[in-house]
Amino acid sequence: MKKKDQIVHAAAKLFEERGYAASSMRDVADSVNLTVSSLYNHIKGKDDLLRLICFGNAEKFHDGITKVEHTHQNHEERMRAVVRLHILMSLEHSTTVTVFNDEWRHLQEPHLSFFKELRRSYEQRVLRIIKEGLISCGKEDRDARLLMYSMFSSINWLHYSAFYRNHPDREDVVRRLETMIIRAIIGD
Amino acid sequence: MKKKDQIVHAAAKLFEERGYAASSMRDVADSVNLTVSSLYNHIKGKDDLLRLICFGNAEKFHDGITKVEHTHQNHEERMRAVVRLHILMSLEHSTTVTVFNDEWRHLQEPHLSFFKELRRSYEQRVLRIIKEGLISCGKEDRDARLLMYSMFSSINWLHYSAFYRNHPDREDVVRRLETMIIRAIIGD
DNA sequence: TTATTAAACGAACAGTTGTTTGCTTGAATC
DNA sequence: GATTCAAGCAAACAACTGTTCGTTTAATAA
Repeated sequence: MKKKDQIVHAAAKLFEERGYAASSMRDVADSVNLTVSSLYNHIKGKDDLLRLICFGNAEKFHDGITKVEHTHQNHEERMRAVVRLHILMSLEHSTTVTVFNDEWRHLQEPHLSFFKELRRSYEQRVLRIIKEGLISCGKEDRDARLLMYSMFSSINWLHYSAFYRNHPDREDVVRRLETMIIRAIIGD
Repeated sequence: MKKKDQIVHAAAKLFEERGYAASSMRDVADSVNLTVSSLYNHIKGKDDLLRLICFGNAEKFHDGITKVEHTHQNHEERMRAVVRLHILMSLEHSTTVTVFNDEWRHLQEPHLSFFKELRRSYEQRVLRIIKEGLISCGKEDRDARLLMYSMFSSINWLHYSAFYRNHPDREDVVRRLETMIIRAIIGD
């Protein structure tokens, strides 16, 4: 792995554990066995680290939902795929997703505004999929936006529970969580 | 309102917006029109502010669940009451609950350990209520712990959405959210 | 009136913050 | 062998951090 990626990865770990503001560049340097000044041969600054983490994740979500839109025609299937996308992202990119979720507000302008805009357009796409899913199940009276936000955040606890994050049967956890969320959306 | 409470409240607002580590005592002082040094006539220090906020909320949750345990005999009703407790806490104490949720890790020892212990015992009580609720609905095969964590965090997004936080018909939002969560737990 | 006390303040403290500078090293390229 | 250049370092920077100190003010109690 390239040095820059090592630094970004170490920073992500720190930001996850202590938060962005409580992590110093000296902490980052220590965790890759460098001095502070050496870091600046690889990255532009502290905000650069956060930017790389946040937008790296935004891209993954973007690619994920684009793939979902292209591979599934059936509306209910498509909805299941979005839920599954979020669960798998949370499990497979646990560290960066946590930073992405909790620390994006420390981004500096103009990146902060751009990030919010990306998120907004992403939410629109998910909202559309959920609305179409609800209609095809005859549940169009339900509040799609409320269901979407609940879906997003009902997955977030995964990062914090070592019990489930390191569960021996990961596929079983994914299945149970997916079933529960789909039940919350279109169940009776 | 007493000056100390004003300071704690202002601190909570700042911690909510920027996070604990990114809020300075000078920021707190400014928002109550005092100088930094004057703050120390009312509170012990920065960690004292966080401690007051976090444990103040812990007490509210404790009192809430104690009341639930005493007023409801029916297991399903009791479960509904717990869900409702969390929704109402999130709406009525939005600011402090956010700090409570996101910033507790910055507590210092021995308060940090005590806080974790409080949370653990609280989770045990909720877990018991959910397990009994599942049994009385004939759904004891479901993962009560997974449902509990999802319930907790599926409410957290409320803080972030101005749309729902300031919704004209608050009781309607509570009802929809409650219905959805109960459906996730015992629905088909 | 005098004494007491809570509550405000400016100034300073020692430590930490992100970042820059100038310098050294060692390997690759000519 | 000479040159180039990425990658490391120590030292310093100005700004900011939480907190303490001694002092002043204003109101209350004696």
